Amino acid sequence: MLSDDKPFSNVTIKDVAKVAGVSHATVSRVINNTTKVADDKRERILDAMDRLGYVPNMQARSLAGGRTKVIGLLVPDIGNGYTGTIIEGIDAELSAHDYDMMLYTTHHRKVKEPIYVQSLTQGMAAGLLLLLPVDPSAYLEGLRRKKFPYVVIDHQGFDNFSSTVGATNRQGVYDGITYLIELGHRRIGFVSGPDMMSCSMERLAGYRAVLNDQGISYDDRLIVPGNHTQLGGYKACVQLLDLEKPPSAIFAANDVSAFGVIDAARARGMHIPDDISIMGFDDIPQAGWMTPALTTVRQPLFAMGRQAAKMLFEFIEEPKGPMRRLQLSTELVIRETCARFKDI
Amino acid sequence: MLSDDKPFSNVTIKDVAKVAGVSHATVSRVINNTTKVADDKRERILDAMDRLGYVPNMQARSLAGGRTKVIGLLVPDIGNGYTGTIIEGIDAELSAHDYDMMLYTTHHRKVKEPIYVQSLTQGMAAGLLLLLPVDPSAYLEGLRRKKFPYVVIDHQGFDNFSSTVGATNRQGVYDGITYLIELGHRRIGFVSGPDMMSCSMERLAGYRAVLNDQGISYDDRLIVPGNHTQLGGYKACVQLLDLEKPPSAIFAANDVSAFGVIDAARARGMHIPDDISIMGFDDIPQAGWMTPALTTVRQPLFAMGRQAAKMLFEFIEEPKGPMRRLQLSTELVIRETCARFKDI
DNA sequence: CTGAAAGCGCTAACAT
DNA sequence: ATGTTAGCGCTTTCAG
Repeated sequence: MLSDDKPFSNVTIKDVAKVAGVSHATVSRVINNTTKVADDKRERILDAMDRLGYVPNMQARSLAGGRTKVIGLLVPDIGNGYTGTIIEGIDAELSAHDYDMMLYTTHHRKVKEPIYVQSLTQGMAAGLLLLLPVDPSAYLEGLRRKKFPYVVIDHQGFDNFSSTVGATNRQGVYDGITYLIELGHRRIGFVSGPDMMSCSMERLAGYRAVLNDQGISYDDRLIVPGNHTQLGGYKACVQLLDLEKPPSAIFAANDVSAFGVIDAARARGMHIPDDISIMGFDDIPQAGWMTPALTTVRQPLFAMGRQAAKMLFEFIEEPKGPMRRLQLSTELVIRETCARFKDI
Repeated sequence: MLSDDKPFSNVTIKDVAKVAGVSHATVSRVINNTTKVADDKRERILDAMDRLGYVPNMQARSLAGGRTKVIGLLVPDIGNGYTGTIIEGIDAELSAHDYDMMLYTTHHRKVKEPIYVQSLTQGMAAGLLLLLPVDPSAYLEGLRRKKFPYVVIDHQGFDNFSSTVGATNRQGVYDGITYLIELGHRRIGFVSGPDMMSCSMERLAGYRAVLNDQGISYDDRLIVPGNHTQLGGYKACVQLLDLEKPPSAIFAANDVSAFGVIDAARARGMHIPDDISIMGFDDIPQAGWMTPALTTVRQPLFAMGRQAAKMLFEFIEEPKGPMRRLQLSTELVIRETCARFKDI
């Protein structure tokens, strides 16, 4: 079963010790800088490490209870601009601290989450970054008891004890819909995100709030689920367009589903934005490059990743630090997919 | 799973052994399925693992010489669509095999490469995927001696002993330039990539070959370095446009630098593609979304990632398997940035 | 088949 | 200040 080719003569702390003529514990001391070591010995050790090309064994170190300089990152998927941009932000901060990243993709399978978290917290990682966790309540409790540093990104709803980084979802939608109303739209469709995601709820709340504040009658047939996917957006749009009184504008809870909405509208032969206005949420890179460019509510993805990592480092330094919740501001990015309402 | 067990009390193999009334070695046996174990014991062990919520400790396992189900991935950076798309492909294959990914970003610092590789090969990873390594010759030799499974992505030039996955760089450029020539262009600028990257060399070779084959005179002032960056592309374009006889079309060695070329041309008040034709290479997601959409040579990024992972798994299964070099076909994607040459 | 015992490379007491 | 000694959790002989 086990590879017969396994035995590689990796340089260990003991090899270094032998060459430097000291005990391996002393080598460990200079590596970790834990105790004073005589200058000449330190010198010899450093030299030996260099000559031998010593690279510490992460697993052994972590097993023995040392620091790892690795943070675990749990994401639902990758490749869509959303996750990618956040990872970029995280990576920027991590490399500034000389940390590395262990990436786990759950592919939205919720059963994987607790297992990965458990695995990561067994020593591999010094801290955890959870992006859009599906059902974190189960293991978060355990993390807190362990005082294991973690920060949740873009998911705020499940408890009041976790440090989180997110965006002003409610206000973002509020601003976006306000703009649509200013353009003269009154029947505005809303393609919602997954129910169990707190950001979905917040965005929907923003939609309701602004209609209410503006005294526009609320019609729940105008709210259809889109599940944050392109296909979901497509189907949602079809459903909306099939209404006896279809909306003149559609707000999609994220950019990806907005793309689906656009596809569906076009499939009906509609022209955007002349026949229908469409707005997204996120401002993933694609949003700006497509034609017509997507008007959307910008979520500062890179900054969110970076801030989350920054916050995590604070916890790693000071595990008993106070819980923090950071809400970064969204911003309406007006591009080309929304136009003034014109009655036909 | 019962909730009366305290979560996160780091259940070990010994705890399981105790509960099941066997030795921890036997537990290890059923975990790894390495020897026959009496059915009743196996039953009790499985049950205990489940009840206690046992999750194997990766570090310990790897230290002790076991399999890890992790592959290491070394990338120069992330966030640009190029790396992201390849990672996506890798991830797709990995999760099909139930493997996880340890991601290292070198941020183009070449000194990091050998250290990361060394670290990963010390047991953490079962195999290595190297994306665009800068200077792999040093450590590749060691990997091969250890028979450590690895696959290099998009870098073929450094030796003849490594398994690689790449694209038909030379042919891709050949096709692209041929198209430009068909459009009537005769003076075609070439914004090259980093000298030390083999794909740069291949792409440049394609450029030279087609000019030669078509009997078009070769002018080396038309070749300027762009370094695969947007800024590099910008500067290169400025340089090209400042020529006494500037080109009527510019081929950029990758899409990102093509973006810079476009920026620079526009800064000169030029209109694309009316005043100048521009072509890129890669077809990263942005290329299709921008306006005008970029005509480019498509490199099957997702497939490259996926195939590389697939190939890596073959090596993990069969470490002495033959070296393989896979060249995936590029494809000219005609969009909107190239037009027929018109003399003014 | 299965238990006992020996490490993997490292950190952290515990003695000096 | 530094060597000695225990493990961390696991895999893998080696005896039964």
